[in-house]
Order: sequence, then structure tokens, then C-alpha cells
Amino acid sequence: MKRQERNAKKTRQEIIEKSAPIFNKYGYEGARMDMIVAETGYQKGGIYKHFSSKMDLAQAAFQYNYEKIHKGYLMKVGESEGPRNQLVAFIKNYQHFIRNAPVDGGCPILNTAIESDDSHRELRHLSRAALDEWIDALSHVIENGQDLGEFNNQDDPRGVAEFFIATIEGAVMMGKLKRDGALMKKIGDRLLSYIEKVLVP
Amino acid sequence: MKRQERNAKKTRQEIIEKSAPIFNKYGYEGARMDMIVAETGYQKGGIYKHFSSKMDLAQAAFQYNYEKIHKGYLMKVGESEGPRNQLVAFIKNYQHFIRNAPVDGGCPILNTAIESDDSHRELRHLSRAALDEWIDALSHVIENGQDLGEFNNQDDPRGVAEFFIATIEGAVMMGKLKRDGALMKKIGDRLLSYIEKVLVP
DNA sequence: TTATTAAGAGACCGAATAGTTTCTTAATTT
DNA sequence: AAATTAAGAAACTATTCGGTCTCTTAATAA
Repeated sequence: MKRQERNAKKTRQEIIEKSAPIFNKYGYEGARMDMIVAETGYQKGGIYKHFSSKMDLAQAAFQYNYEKIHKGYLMKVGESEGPRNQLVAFIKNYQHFIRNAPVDGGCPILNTAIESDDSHRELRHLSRAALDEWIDALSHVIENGQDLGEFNNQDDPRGVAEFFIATIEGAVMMGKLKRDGALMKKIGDRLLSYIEKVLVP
Repeated sequence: MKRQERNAKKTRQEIIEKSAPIFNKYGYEGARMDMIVAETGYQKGGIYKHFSSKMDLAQAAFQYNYEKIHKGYLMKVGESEGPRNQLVAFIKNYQHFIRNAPVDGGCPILNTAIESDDSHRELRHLSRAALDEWIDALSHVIENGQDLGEFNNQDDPRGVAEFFIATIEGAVMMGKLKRDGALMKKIGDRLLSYIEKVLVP
């Protein structure tokens, strides 16, 4: 730590935190540097001391958004005992934070994936890595459940994880578009009963 | 039909058809008028004779994209006899056109919903109406199935339709991001077995 | 055939865009 | 305390953006 590095780190973080919701709501293209100037209170000259480009900032903002929901997941699922309860907690977590969302603008993986899957290589790679991490995490929960006999063995754990995540991401999109807070509850409940009817032996 | 109206209609349609994939791949913000100029071969002066603004064109392009997949749906499902076969056809249709997609860039409802749900009112309303139509259509299939005894009665038809569509839309996003053509097959198969295990009496 | 008018080309425009430069201020080192 | 240098403000720049203006051409009406 030398000179004003401490302040710089703090400012950098502040810019990330305040611009992250803008990128998540309006997308990389839709987010304008002027919005970020207005939101952060820093001037462009200042902002560009910390980030080499809008894309550079957008990547940092995505990571921040993603880690925020990932932390929430780890916390909620970590509180639960046993794979089956963890899977239930995973779904209930989404049912809850549809109203008091950890980040404005919906799921950052979904948003970034859709915008970047035919362009913006850097963002595409980031959202892809995040999605993989997401699938891996849930996949392990299913796998543990199978090892412990809580879930039946005939299912491919990764396939189950992908199925759950696909359904939830689709529900996020639909609920957001229709501005229907009850939709995630309904679809989540259907996933919960899927656990009972199909996954448990 | 007066004067050059015939030609005009044809040109207008050509602009829509050639710009539609651009909007679907890059989004409203990401699609640049210059791309559309290059793709259509018409100059801006010509294009703006047919559309009052980029947004005006984007709306027409969305409708074109949506109707294209909707037509495909009606055809495939229409060929099937009975609600259960129609639901199966609905899923298999998606499993197929993940590789030979009717429109470049993934599902236009999904793409447009994600970009417009926090902005672009006009596009948001269009994608919302399209999604509703989609849900209604599948909902009726489920309802008919219940009336005919092919599906059990305890389920809310609309809830089932929303569940299927959410899963498929999520799968579209994931498969597109990971560029994994097999993903929709896997998730679709899980939906097909869901029909057997949960929906049929 | 001639007058009319719409379609389209192509140059053009102002505003908005991401990014830069210059200067000031304040924190840190010596 | 003095020297140093990084953080940040503010004005600036080049480019790209959506959109317009003007002119030409060709199809239709008379």
C-alpha cells in the first residue's frame, strides 16, 4: 500500500457498486457513461483513472453483481442441513428475492448472457463461467443427495441441475417481463413438488 | 393500390426481413442503422421512407421474428392429434430448431424481454403480448388434455404452461451461451418425462 | 405523351457517444 | 516542512449515432 492507493481502491469499489445496477438494468450497450457519471458523482476523468474502458468497468460490474447473488446463495444453502434441504433452500431463495432482489434488473447471468451471446466476447466468457459455476454448485448438491440416498440414483446430477436452473432463469425472465411477483412462487412450487414426485426415491 | 405502392410494400417487407436477424442477434441498442443499411442494400434515406424511426423498424422486426416462430409452432402442433401429442410436439419442436433455428440469435421473445424489461416500453409491451399469447396457446392444450382425460385435473393449466415455457426459455439461454446443442435435447427430454410422470393420470 | 408524385440514393446534420488532456488538490514519502 | 505523485475535476475531442434534406428516377394517372 503506497500513496493514495487506499482511497483509490475505495473509489474504484464505489464506482463498481454504483454502476453495477445500471449495467444490469440497461445492459452494456444501454448503459451510458453519463448515467454512471451521474450515479457515482465522479467525473469521467476520474472514472477512467480506475478503468481503461467502459468494457473494463462493465466486466468488474458483472463480477460484482454475480458475486452478490452467489454470496446470497452460499449463505442460504449453507444454512441448510442435507442436500434435499439445500435444494429446497436454493429454490426458496429465488422465490424470496424476486421482490427484495439483491441486485436491480434481474439475474445478471441471464441479462449478460442474452446480450453477449452473439457479441461482446469478454462478457460472454464471464457470464458463461458464472453459469458453469452455478451449475457445478447445484450439481454437487444433487450428487451428494444421491450418495446419501436422499435422491434416486437414476438421474444425471448435472442434467437435474441444468433443468432446475433453466426453469428458474426462464421464470426470472417471465416474472420480470410481466411484473408478476407471484410467478416465481408458482413455478418454484412446481419445482419443489418435482423434487418430491420425481427426485426422491 | 395506387402508384408505386406495390413496390413500396415489397421493399418495406424486405427491410423488415433483412433487419430482423440483426435486431435479434445484437438487440435494439446493439443493432446499428449502418448494419441495416449494409445488410439490406438500401440507403438510410430509403429506409426512413418506410419507417419513422429505428424503434418503428425494430417493432416491425420483432413482430416478424415472433410470427415466424409462432407459425412454426402452429404448424408442428397442428399436425399432432390430441393434446398430449401436441404438448410433446411443442417440446420436440424446440429440441429440433435449436440447430436449424427459424431465426438467428435465439428466441426473440426472450431476447426482447431481457433488453426491454427496464426500458423501451414499446418493445416491452410487444414481447409481453407475445409471451402471453404463447402461454395462452399452451394453456389451452393442457386444458383440452384435462377435459379429455389425457392429463390429470389437479393441475392449474396456466401454471403448467408457464412452467414448460419457463424451462424452455431458460434452456434456450443456456444452450446459446454455452453453444451446446445437446442441452435443449437433455432438458426437453426431462420435460417429456415430466409429462409421463406428473401430468398424465 | 405528358404531368405528377412516390421511391430511393447520397450527402448532410446536430446530438450524443466513449474516451483524453490538462490542471488542481491532497495524501504520502523523505 | 518540502518534494513528489496519484486522484479526481472539468473542459475538450474525434467519432459514431439516429435521423433529415435534396435531388434523381421511374412508375402511374390523365
